[in-house]
Amino acid sequence: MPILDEPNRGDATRQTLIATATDVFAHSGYDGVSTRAIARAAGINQALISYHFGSKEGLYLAVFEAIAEALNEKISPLASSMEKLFTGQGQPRSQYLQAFEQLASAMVDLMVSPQTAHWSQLVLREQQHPTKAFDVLYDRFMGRLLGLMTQLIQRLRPTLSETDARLLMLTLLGQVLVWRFARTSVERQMGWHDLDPDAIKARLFTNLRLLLEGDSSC
Amino acid sequence: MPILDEPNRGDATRQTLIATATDVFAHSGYDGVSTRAIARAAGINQALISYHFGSKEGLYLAVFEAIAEALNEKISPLASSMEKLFTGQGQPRSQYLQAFEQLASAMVDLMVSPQTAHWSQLVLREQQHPTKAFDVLYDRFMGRLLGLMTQLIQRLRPTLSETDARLLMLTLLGQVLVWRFARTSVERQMGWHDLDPDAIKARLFTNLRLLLEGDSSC
DNA sequence: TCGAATTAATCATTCGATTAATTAACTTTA
DNA sequence: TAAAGTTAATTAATCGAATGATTAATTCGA
Repeated sequence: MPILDEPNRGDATRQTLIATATDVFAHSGYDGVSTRAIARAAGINQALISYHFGSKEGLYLAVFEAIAEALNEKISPLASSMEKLFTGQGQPRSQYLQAFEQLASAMVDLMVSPQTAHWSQLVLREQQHPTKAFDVLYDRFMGRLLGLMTQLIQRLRPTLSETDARLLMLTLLGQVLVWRFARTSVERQMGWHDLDPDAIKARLFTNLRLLLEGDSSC
Repeated sequence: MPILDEPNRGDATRQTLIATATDVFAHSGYDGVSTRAIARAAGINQALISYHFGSKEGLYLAVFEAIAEALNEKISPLASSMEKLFTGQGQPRSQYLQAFEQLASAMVDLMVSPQTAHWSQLVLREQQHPTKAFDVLYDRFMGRLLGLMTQLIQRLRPTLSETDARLLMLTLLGQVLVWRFARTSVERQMGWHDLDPDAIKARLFTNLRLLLEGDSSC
């Protein structure tokens, strides 16, 4: 009986294939890459893709399961502490605002990290024409994240209807995603300099404060 | 000598091919579509793609030129009136704010229109891995639009440095793009209802006012 | 020695592009 | 105006290469 962890032969090739396929799918898109190219890049025989994942599409799905898991690990500790924050009632506003800033900071780090740069094109493809792969990503990561943001907004702006809270949440989401999704436009606007995550965060924190101010009647 | 306008045989097939290729490229991506599929959908012989556009890539580029032109037509009158606004100095704040709202409104309409739904995937692909096609889009449309937004911000928030103005502009851009680029996430968050452009605009106008308020020291 | 994993070879399709032959639209000539 | 000539446009067929998947034989580890 296999106890755990040290991958046997099969697991090792599966992991290598998933890691390689993530990069190469992300770079050229699903249809832009042949199974032969993936296998060559991974140093693995092409027939093993069908053997281990059934088909090219099966490998694609496995890639998304890996992405969802990796993303979840990155925000899981933060998410857990927030869910704990929500069990108690009526924390001071500064608590929620600070939590929101932490969340935004983590998301910006995700957006500007080279790792997620590889993932973004895959995610975008699924956003436009979702397949089973999107369900994997949404159910295991994205839905949870967006739900947390909405809850934070509802604590900070209790007079907002749920619909309005979600609308506001999505405009905040856009302010985070834009750095990755409109990547080339951002680069050209900012003069091709490397993106400074701290400058982005400073801007976002200011926007958060302005948009989540309690005295506003909007 | 051909006077104008009434397309001869060749122009007609070129137009049909571009129109069809726009839809079918947008739906399945560049690599996800064969020249045979495009030709079949257009009811045109496959060899004519190479004949008229040189190659599949040539057709792809022609599609982007058509998109850039169409987008330019949609915002051109608005952009012209704004450039006129900038020639005069020191208009009242309300003028600039109103202009910004008009611009945001037009962009939201673009984002939720079914037409641009077809284009979004193509644009996103180019944002991640720009080719010559992105230059066409940026030089003829996108750069002009983003420049206008930055100018408006500089009039409304004259104390901001140019870098800060651009950063703020990009967060505003994200609030508009998110409705199209994160399309499926948006749908699931808003309960699969049809997106209400007016609700989105109302939210954006409020955000604009909050973020561009002059009395803020941020 | 037994089953899982890997390999090289091959399957039938499909790919983008090109070819030579045919058709259409237009110009020139009588 | 009518016939002949000319060029652009279209067609069906075909090119070699690449595609995802499968096969049978071989290798590896327990």
